[in-house]
Amino acid sequence: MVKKLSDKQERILGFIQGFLDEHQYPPTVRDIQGGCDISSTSVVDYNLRILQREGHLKRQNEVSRGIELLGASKRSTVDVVSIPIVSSIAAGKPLAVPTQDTWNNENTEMMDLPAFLTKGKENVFGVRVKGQSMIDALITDGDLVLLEPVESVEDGEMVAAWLEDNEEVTLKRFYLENGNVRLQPANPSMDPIYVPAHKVSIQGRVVGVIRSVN
Amino acid sequence: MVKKLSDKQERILGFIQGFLDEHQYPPTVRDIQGGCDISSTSVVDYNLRILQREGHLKRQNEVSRGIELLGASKRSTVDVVSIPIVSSIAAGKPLAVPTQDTWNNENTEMMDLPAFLTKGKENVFGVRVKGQSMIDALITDGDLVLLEPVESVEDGEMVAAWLEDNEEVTLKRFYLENGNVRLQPANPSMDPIYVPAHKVSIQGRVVGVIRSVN
DNA sequence: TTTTGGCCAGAACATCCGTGCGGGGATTGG
DNA sequence: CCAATCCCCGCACGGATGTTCTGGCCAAAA
Repeated sequence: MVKKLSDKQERILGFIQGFLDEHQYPPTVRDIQGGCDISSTSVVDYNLRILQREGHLKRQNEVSRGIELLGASKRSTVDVVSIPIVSSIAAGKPLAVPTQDTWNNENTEMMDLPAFLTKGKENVFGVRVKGQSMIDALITDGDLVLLEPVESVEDGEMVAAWLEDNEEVTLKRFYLENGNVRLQPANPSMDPIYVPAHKVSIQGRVVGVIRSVN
Repeated sequence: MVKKLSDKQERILGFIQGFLDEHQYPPTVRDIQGGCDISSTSVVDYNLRILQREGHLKRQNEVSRGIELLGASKRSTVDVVSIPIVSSIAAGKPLAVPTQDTWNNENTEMMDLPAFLTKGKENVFGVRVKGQSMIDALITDGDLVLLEPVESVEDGEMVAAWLEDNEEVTLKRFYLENGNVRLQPANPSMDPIYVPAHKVSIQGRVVGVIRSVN
């Protein structure tokens, strides 16, 4: 059913995708012409008709930029949020909590998530977990933990805590009990640990966890 | 800093949003004129300039439909996939694996996820987990498990398995060992269970897990 | 009252841009 | 070799569209 597209048609389709990605609106016939090194607008028109016939796009007649892509390349209406992914949790080091720079830095790995996962929070960042050290928080190797920077925490909240003495970051539920901090594993069958408050620094509140299984 | 928008400007902004949603391309000045009951294109132009100055959109000069929305109303470039959410895992019952109907049924709860989470799989569905019965799979109350229906499974894959004798669904790694099935918990500190192959039915392959922490 | 500034209608303009027309070259089937 | 077909090219018509200019209305300031 689906005929093989010519090289030129592939190129046109790709160009439209890219153009749509860069700008907010579809290209004109002449944009495509220039972008794909075609020497006449009628060639573009010709191939556009074919692409339409084959169901790869829809055209609005006589309407400038009246091109809609169909199928796999359809546009999503979901609100998405871009979050930076910081270097993985490593034993012996606190998290590299992202600064304002991190957001604008080209080198920072970013990831787009549906807004409902971050609950609309502003500064959520992600930490890729390496190793099994978080297994008592029901988090395993390869998981992505979503953290929100916080000034203070409430009792019972799941936090990323830096333990000064152990030199490690751990994810636990936080409870303040007369000067001491009780850190309760998410796994109810495991025991809490108690640490003096000044030996703990909170690096973020856990907003969510994403695991992608191979 | 952000000035209050006039009633008309709100309406224009809303109309552009709607137009962009319905078609794939931005409206022309005259589309806006008609859609917002404005009697002159110059009025539209005038207000668009203001909206641009206030940072609500960007205009491309001399380019038809050269309007991009900015800020909160920004586009989402992520491919999203809609998956149905089936009733939670309950003790004593197999999963209600969705049929073709489920997808088209109005009553089915659906959820939009970024495509990379489902790795482009076609028929992924989600199961909301109730209770702690999956704790050995590092999955806890409230987690959303993404499953892909499969005909057969390979050794080592994480699957949702219905155990006939125990009358329960469990998530484990699957290994076939001369007629018996070894189900290995994700938590390496826990022991596997062994079941005769004919007492196990595979309900799906685990693709991912999403946890949203309160 | 006069002036100023915000807002707008209508029309004139200047481009932008889709489309149709005539024709050319390559390939295929006969 | 001829005819048909596919694919391409240059060109230019005319509708689609952004821009601008002129002038009018009105409320607040002077």
